[in-house]
Amino acid sequence: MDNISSEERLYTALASVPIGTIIAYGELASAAGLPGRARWVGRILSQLPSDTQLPWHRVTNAQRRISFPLGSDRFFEQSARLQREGLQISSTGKVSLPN
DNA sequence: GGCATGACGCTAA
DNA sequence: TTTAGCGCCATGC
Repeated sequence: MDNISSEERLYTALASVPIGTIIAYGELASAAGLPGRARWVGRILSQLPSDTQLPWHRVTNAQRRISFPLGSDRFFEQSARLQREGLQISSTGKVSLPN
């Protein structure tokens, strides 16, 4: 399965995302060499172990919104991490730069 | 093989 | 800004 090499590219691209920056699923997919496979990226991230070192919290959808239901544990965790990196989260879950 | 589901994306209204 | 519809692909039943 050549998907494995693509996964490695995905992990590399994700690890290369600077602090205080967010990237969309589609962008990550393109960076991994699989343009248009945003759902594939989401599926991979959903299977990441809890002890991962990857900045999965810097990944949002194309609308710069956290792709978790408001009020869910995952939503709070991601928003907390992003805020810790200097980003601002609106009440609707949209991520914006403080700049 | 068919159908439903999901950490998605885009366009239209 | 939100909702709805359609397209897309991987998985599981």
